[in-house]
Amino acid sequence: MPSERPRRRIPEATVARLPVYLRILGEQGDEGVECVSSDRLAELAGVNAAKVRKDLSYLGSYGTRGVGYEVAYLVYQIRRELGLTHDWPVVIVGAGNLGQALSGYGGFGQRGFPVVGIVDVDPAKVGTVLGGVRVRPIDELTQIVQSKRVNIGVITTPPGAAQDAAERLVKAGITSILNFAPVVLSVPRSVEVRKVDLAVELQILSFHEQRRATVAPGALRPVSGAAPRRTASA
Amino acid sequence: MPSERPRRRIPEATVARLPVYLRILGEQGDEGVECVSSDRLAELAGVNAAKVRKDLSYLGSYGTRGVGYEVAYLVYQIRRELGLTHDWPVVIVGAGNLGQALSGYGGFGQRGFPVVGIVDVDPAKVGTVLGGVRVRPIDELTQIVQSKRVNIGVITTPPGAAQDAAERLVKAGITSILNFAPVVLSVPRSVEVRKVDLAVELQILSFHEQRRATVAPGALRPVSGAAPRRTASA
DNA sequence: CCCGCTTTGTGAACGTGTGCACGAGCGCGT
DNA sequence: ACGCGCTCGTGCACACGTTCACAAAGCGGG
Repeated sequence: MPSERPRRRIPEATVARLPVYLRILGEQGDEGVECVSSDRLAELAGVNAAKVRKDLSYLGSYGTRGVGYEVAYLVYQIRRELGLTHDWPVVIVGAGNLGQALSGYGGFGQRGFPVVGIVDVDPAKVGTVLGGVRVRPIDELTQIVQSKRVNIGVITTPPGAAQDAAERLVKAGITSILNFAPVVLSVPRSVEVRKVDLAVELQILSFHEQRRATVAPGALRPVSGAAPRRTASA
Repeated sequence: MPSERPRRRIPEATVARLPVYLRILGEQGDEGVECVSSDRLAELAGVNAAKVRKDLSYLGSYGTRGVGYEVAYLVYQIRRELGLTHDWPVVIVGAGNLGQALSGYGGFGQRGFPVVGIVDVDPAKVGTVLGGVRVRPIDELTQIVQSKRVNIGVITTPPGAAQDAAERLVKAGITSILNFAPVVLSVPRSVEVRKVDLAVELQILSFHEQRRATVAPGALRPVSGAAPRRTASA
């Protein structure tokens, strides 16, 4: 029995890829595949095979040389490493467009992150039901967080309200925040913040589009027929 | 007149931060601030001051020693570098929860990315109006892309439909894709893809939560009072 | 006009991440 | 039982990104 503990610190870059491997392995498992090689997994994940092996080696030596990785076992190990052996309930602050969409999107709960509460400052929004959860006033945030043992908060407020939302979440006892507002949050060092900024993503795409235009001055898109060769990509 | 051209290749990490600087500079400008130092900008952006200076130095020498950076001029330079001197119209494929939220979210158009079209395969969704744009059948995608000169497509379909959506976008002439579906897209090398995967973000937070729990076995959260000291963070 | 204060711009050191290439180990067929 | 082919695990070199530390350069005051 390999009760080997992952001594090594896992690099952030690897942590960010493990969820991708996990999803793919889950799909393979559903299709009845019992074993995958690093080459196959790399192809499906759109990355280098050596990277896959190195990433997985941080979890321990769970592959079999000459054969590959047993899907079910690997899924179990990755889930354990990511802390997905139990659900992580989340609260959403901000019942605007995005907050509504996220709570309505069932994929959240399916992947182990059930939305157990949505709060908003706007009394007009309180009481409406989104994806099976009733919107509640923001004063009840602390009560929700503590009664449901919530560690993760999601901010989907307008920019101006985001810092206040973060402070309320922290005060309520939250230790991780996923921030959709285009604002740099100021929180205690002990709280982990990740941000998702759609405008930033689009501006990065814009940069590459613009560069393409200036480097190759073939101004007008060729609007050529179908896609030529294709490659796996992020 | 410093008609200096940015000879140097700009690192990806820098490109990803420029939009943040740009937003902050815009806010400062609105508040009447005319000049900022790298220290101040770093504080507002939650990064290291040296990083700010190095990032900005890739654009050219646009600061004044002993003084700082002129806000308006720097805004102009960053916008130019990011290709934001004109609007980039976008099309959205998938009028589900998220697609609706994105088109309803006005901040898109405000930041130079007007949504000029939404398409869906579901006839039931076609015809409804979201954020001022009518949902149209997916067959009209190519026509929209070409008549409106669209370069950027956004995929907000369910996972199973994402690859098809990508292929249709590519065929229509799109060269950049922002993908919200939890799927690795296969596209020609010439097409730039960025992905935003909410489940991945949550799983990364989960990893750190779990690690926290195993390293410091103080199991129960102290639920201490207010936030102690705070630091700028991402 | 010169001096000292401030802040930029950047070389150099360090740390993190990537990819190659190859040894080590496993299974299978004979 | 043995060798052969396959795939994992990893040392190493390289590229990328971050941070430090300091010289160069502008501004203001006397």
